[in-house]
Amino acid sequence: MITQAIKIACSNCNLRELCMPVGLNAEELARVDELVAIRRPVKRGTALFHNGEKFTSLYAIRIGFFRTSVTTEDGRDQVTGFQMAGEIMGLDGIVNDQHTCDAIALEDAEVCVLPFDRIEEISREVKALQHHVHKIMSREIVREHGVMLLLGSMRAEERLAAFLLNLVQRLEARGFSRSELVLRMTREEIGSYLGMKLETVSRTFSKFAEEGLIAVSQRNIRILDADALKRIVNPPQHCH
Amino acid sequence: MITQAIKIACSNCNLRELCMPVGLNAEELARVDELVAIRRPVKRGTALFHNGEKFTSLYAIRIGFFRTSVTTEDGRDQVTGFQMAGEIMGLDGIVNDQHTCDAIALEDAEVCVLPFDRIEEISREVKALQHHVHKIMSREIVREHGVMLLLGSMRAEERLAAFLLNLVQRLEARGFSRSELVLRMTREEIGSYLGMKLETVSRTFSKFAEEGLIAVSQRNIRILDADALKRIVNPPQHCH
DNA sequence: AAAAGGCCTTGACATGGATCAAATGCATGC
DNA sequence: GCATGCATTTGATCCATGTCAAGGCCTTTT
Repeated sequence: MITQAIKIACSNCNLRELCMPVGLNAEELARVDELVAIRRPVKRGTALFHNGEKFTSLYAIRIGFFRTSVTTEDGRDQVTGFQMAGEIMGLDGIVNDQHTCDAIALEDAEVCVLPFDRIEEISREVKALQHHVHKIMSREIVREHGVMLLLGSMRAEERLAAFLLNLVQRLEARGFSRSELVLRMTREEIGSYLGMKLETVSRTFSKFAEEGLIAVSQRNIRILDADALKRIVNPPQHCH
Repeated sequence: MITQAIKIACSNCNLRELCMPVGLNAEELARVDELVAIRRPVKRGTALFHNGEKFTSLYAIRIGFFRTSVTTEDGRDQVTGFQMAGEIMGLDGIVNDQHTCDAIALEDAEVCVLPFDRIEEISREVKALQHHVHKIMSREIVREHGVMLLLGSMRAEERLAAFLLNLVQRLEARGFSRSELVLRMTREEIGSYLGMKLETVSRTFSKFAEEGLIAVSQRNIRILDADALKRIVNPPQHCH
């Protein structure tokens, strides 16, 4: 485990609004700054943490793109999410003091290490941080409800359309284009996340491209008709 | 909204180990007792809370059985979980101060109302409660990872076997039989949770029954061969 | 520049589960 | 006790997606 001892304040981080509470006074800011002891680079293809590893910290992504996945005894594998800058990973580890999924960097990345006992300590003193932690966990629960809906009741086209719209929406919130994106994951990883085979992912991309909804060139996707994608996810109701 | 003003202490509740932290000293116990202001009965078929309703409290189930479900604009519907005595509902509401799912009682029920601002207040003073809340939320996240695995990578038989085993395991932890259970939900609700149609649920029950794994009589299920069910969920590996 | 190895696309075919339909069983109210 | 209505079971058929296979593209290595 390689770590850097460089200490840099959250208070100056440009991702502050994404991973830290807002509206803190100076003293509270200083307390929260104490939280991030170190940063840690994670090379593409390597794990930030593994299933079974002891849980000590949450991680805030500064740079890069991750996927998390769970594995069964018999080798079945499910991608549970894709995480980008400003998002928090490791919440699954709290309940049993060990991680229950793998977090793999899909490109060279850097995370802020947030020791969980420090989070709890400072949360007891800074209400805003306490509530922020609760919100982050609640948000993850709500996100997963959405994935359950997707996996449980949508068809392949609907799932992929929802996936693309979700990705660009999050990228847009980070200042990227709302119509252009680079997929950091393979077709197989997309398929695992969406409960379909990589061939079906590929075919569905091709179908969207034929219909003029998107342009696909390897992992570069351009959204040509976002409204049409939205209509696929949420077909308009006929009013009797 | 009907409520009862009867105040009864968590410290005497027989579900204490399920929904409250353990190892509290007398003073801490007293603090946590303050938390449960009221109890609230919920009639079978009615909602404890609805999607869109303002979030104020978490709910601990004292008696009864619930299902939670999310709904899309276009009327699609997904059961996100079934909850029984000692389990906590409402965590989804924290992030946006409003509930994002419906919680429906599947039998006459009673819940303890836990005002969330009181939880946060007491959490700041009682470490064990703070950590307990974090664990409950983390546990929910891990549970949902399991559901994603189930929905994303299992076949109908595997899903239903996993579902039955999960139910009896939770019932056993509450002192019920490990082989006998009464389903409180319809085939359609099971299907919605497991991402399959009610006909497929019914057929799969019949298949399990034919094979002697279970006995089905309406909503009464008897597990006859739990090991076989486990093998369906987790096929044994052949060693090359 | 050639070779090797991922990753992706596309085609042909198979199949698990959905859909549609009908009959039965069980519960509730008159 | 009968009628009504919902829940469930079962059968027949269809289709979306999985499976298997072949070929192409891009990147990295030699």
